[in-house]
Amino acid sequence: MKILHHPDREEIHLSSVLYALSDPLRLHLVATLYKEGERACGDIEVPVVKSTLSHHARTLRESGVIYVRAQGTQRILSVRTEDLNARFPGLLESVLHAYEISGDTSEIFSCADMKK
Amino acid sequence: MKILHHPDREEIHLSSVLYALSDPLRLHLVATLYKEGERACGDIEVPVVKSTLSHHARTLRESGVIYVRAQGTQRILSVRTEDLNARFPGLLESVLHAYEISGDTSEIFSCADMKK
DNA sequence: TCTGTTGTTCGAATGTATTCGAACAATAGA
DNA sequence: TCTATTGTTCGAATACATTCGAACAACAGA
Repeated sequence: MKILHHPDREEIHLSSVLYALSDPLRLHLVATLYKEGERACGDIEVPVVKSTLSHHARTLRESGVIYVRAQGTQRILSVRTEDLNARFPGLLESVLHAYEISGDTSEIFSCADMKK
Repeated sequence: MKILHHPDREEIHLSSVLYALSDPLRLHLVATLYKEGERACGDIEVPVVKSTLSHHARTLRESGVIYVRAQGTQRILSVRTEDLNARFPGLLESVLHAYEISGDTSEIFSCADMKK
């Protein structure tokens, strides 16, 4: 099993975190993990194929937002809540709260922005 | 003078705001405006030419992060603090606080990530 | 009206993101 | 060992971002 790189707490950069969270699908992913706890990739309902989901999970992992561990053939994803709160106090909470009240929580499942 | 479009408060989207703030130069810009109040483009020290600055200001304006008004030949930029706080309570403050304590505040002036 | 200042827009060059399907790898379980 | 499950990596297609310089537009002030 190949080792998955996770940045150390001090190596987590604000710009990278904001960028990682700026994609609606990734934000949905993080909100789901935050609310419902750790999850395997396959157990999260997203409107993309698995290779795309894997790509987004990688972006989130490399930015320091999520932790990924192997369990059999599965990859268990979880939010690095403690690390993020230590590095950027209040940030995660305010972003996810903003997400909940924003009304954009179903955005990724809509057809409004489909290709013409 | 051409009118500059600003999204209404309700039209401000979290993903767009996070994306706008995920660029180190734009984040520096917003932090400066937030700390020191409104500013003309030319009065902000940034390591890019004016056309690039104009592009970033546009990105911030269209995402709803800043307000731009004309004053003579100048464009006065300011953070839409009230609108952002109303739409996403605590978000702006936690992002800018995170920025201040992150140690990345001089990132955009460094040569570490110059082209090889 | 002429000139300098301040920004915007355009075009081009370069780089990066997003998405998919196909091929691959690792593991669990029969 | 064989097979099905789960996810990663690769290659290709497409789209978008970033940056610069040049040309342009709007305005202030002489």
